[in-house]
Amino acid sequence: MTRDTCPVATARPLRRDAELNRQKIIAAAKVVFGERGLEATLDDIAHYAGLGVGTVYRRFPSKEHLVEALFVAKFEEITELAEKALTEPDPWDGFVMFAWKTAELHAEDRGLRDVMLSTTFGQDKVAHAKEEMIPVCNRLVERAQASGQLRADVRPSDLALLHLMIGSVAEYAHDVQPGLWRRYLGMLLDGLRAQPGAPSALACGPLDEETLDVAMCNWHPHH
Amino acid sequence: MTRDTCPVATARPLRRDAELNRQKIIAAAKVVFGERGLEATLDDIAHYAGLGVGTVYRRFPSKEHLVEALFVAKFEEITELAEKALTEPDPWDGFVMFAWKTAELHAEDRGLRDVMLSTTFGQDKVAHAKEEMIPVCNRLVERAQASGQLRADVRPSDLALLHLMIGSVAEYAHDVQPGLWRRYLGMLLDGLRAQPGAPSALACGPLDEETLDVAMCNWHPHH
DNA sequence: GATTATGTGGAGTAGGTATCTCCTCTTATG
DNA sequence: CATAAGAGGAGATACCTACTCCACATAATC
Repeated sequence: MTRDTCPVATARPLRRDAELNRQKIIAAAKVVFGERGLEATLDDIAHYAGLGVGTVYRRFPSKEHLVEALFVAKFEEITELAEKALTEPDPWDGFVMFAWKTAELHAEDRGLRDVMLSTTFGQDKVAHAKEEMIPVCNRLVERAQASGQLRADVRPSDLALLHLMIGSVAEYAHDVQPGLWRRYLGMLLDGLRAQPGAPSALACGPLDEETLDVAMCNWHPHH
Repeated sequence: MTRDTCPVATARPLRRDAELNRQKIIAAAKVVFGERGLEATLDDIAHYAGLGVGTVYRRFPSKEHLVEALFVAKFEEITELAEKALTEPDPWDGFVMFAWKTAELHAEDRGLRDVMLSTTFGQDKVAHAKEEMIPVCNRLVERAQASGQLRADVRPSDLALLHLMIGSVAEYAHDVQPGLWRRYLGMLLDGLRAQPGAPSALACGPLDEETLDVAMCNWHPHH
């Protein structure tokens, strides 16, 4: 079943054209997974890359291999983001900055949401990269709570659910108002403050009635 | 509530066993659509009802007919809920009460979410029932804003997106902590106050790390 | 520039799923 | 008892997706 060409233990380098095609596949996968999520097929990606299906399957024996190649790097990027947020002088600012940046990544990349919130995609390496993120996020939450700015009953797992909610808005409104998620992240963050002041200005206007209608027409839950 | 929605105008009444089976189908559809959403097939419903597929298809020529029979009544129920919320003495209490009750309906019934937020299920009658809801919801929002309790930049469409977010949490955590959505609705409502006080107590504890892991394993985005 | 290892394209296969029909058998009703 | 109405469920049809196979093309090597 699984033939040769596992990215591991390649003694011999790829032929020049093959290496070029490999890059094309990865670039195409970023776009296609990003737009349509992990439900996209390797056939779709091959077509988008202007290559034959067989080419993709020889380079990446299964979707899993491709997912791994793409998302381990992404998770490392997020961990770095959290570390950077920890160096922010104000703990609340650091927390909020991290929330906005990661939400943006989720909104831009539907595939990230699938991989982040499910265990059905990616195996060992992805799982490991995910675990690396956890302690850093924990510290980010604890620090913002210790400073009395983040409400005390928040837990790190709330970040995951926050991304779930924001991701669902981003997906829903993607075609009609791609930034709509900012509106609701703003509201949610207001709801996370330990000592709320006046509501903060929302970063995006609402959907008007017709636009909501269009979004409803475009939305086909599941598949 | 669902009696008069037979596809063909009733010239002759159904045979006794046929009428009984019709009820069984509707009861089964409520359960199955409620648990698995509108992606469930009429075959699934037939099996759950202990009937043959043909029986279901004779009574409801298509999924649409069945959906209509179920959800027009549900929407009318929601409209009544909104009207009742309008009679609440305190406008904010009325708004919040409506949000909790409707969120509960969404959390209990995955099918409702599909029909409410998409136009791909149900046709004229469902669309009409949906439109009936709009002006009442508008008044509910306006009233809470006029009293200075709901932030002024909220729009009625925000209710739809709120239900999208809450529904996605309810679905995600359904098997591990069915009430989790209450936690996030609480946070969101805190974020909707024009003059927030101290954060309100959350109606549900967070997901702990292992439970989140289980939820991640159970979640298969799309299909 | 001939030879060969390597890579490519995409039709095709296998296997799954969903909707809905058809026809035989069963049952309520007058 | 007669018979019209209903029940059941295999299976026709029409998808979809993952993955393979091999005749043909191309890079690398000599």
